[in-house]
Amino acid sequence: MIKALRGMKDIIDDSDKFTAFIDKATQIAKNFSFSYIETPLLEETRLFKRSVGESSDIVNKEMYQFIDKGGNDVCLRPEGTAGVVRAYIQKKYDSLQTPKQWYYYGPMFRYERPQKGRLREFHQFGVESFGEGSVYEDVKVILMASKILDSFGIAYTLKINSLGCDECRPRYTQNLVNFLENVKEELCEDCQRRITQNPIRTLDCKNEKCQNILKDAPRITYNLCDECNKDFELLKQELDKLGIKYEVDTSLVRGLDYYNKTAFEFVSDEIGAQSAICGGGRYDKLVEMLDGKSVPAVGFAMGIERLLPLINTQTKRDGVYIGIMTEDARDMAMKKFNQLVDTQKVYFENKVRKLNQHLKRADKMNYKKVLIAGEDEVAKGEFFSKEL
RNA sequence: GUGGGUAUAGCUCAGCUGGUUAGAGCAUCGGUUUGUGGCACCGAGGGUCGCCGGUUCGAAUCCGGUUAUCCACCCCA
Repeated sequence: MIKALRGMKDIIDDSDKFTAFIDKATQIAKNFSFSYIETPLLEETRLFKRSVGESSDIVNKEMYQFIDKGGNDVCLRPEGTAGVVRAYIQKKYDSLQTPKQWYYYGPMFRYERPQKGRLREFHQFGVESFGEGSVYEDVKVILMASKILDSFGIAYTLKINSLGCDECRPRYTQNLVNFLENVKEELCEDCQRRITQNPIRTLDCKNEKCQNILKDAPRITYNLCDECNKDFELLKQELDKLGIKYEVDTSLVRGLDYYNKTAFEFVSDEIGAQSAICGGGRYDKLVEMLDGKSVPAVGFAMGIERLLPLINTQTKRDGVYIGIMTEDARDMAMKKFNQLVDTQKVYFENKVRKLNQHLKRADKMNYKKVLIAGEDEVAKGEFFSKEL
């Protein structure tokens, strides 16, 4: 038997939830005046190396990378933002300084070891907003994410942080590295490695001993420049005004190199260790990093597979079941089916069955109404009809 | 990449210290009910016990290997 590749799953039992999510998220994004964008699944490898960052694990060891028949070094996209930014620049919107707001959804690929909530092929719904540098846009994007999650009654915690900008982040990182170097001997192996790889990651190390030492480590939010600090304060004020609850998490970092200033993450405590259901933030330098003009941007991405178990769908009776009890009734039933199917959900049972069998089936298949025809109905020209 | 767990029907799982024909519940289909569903009862179909090898008179059961899968770490949606 041929089975799906490791870490790749058919969306089959949850497909109703999946489409319901896409539909609802799409509707909300459109209400926020965002338009749809579809970009290729396959892109040049250097796009991801330059955007996501060569130091990141995603680029380092998780990319589906290969040489195509034309000799191009290509990758299945590991995330959605890079492709959208590439499209924005390719279309010259950066030169024109045209603001653009887009939403998208589709599969992403990361060659990782699968576990609960982590797949090699998974689906994201995301939005990107270009050309608006103010915190108010960050608020708008966070508001949208919260509305999408709220619409499905999903319980979450919103974590926010500021990663600083070109001015204050390097300064902070140096402070932190200095601190870490002093206590290096006492830290776990992972953290010792992180000092050079990704020092901010040490802050949320799960090792208890590290946590004790690191509770005194310098925090980014106390090391922001005036502008970043002002923006972060404004962000919190605006979220308060909208009644959006949040926690400031100074150890929150995004896994991709391109983020600055506002970073946020919606987490759930019901889906295992991989708890992030939506991650996002601001990436004001990314357009430039990909050879565009300087255009600020902010966005988020949701992991759809992680959301599905949090969506509870109550199956309601729906649609019409049409059945026949004699072959002579088929024409009459088919005619009815042809008529109804233009406006509503209809199921035509091809097999001739007895009345109680039809009713039993219609009930199990959750139809709301049955129309059944046998000898009597053909004679009268009327269906046996019943609401279930 | 690292560590641990698991592998028996479509699904969830029993199957003891090896013993003859491998079980249950749920699901599916049919019947009880020849024109009124859900409930109940009766019945049926459905298995290379992941795969390969070893021990043994005999292996789902013990041993080795292998593959898959799950969970966690790293990291991330």
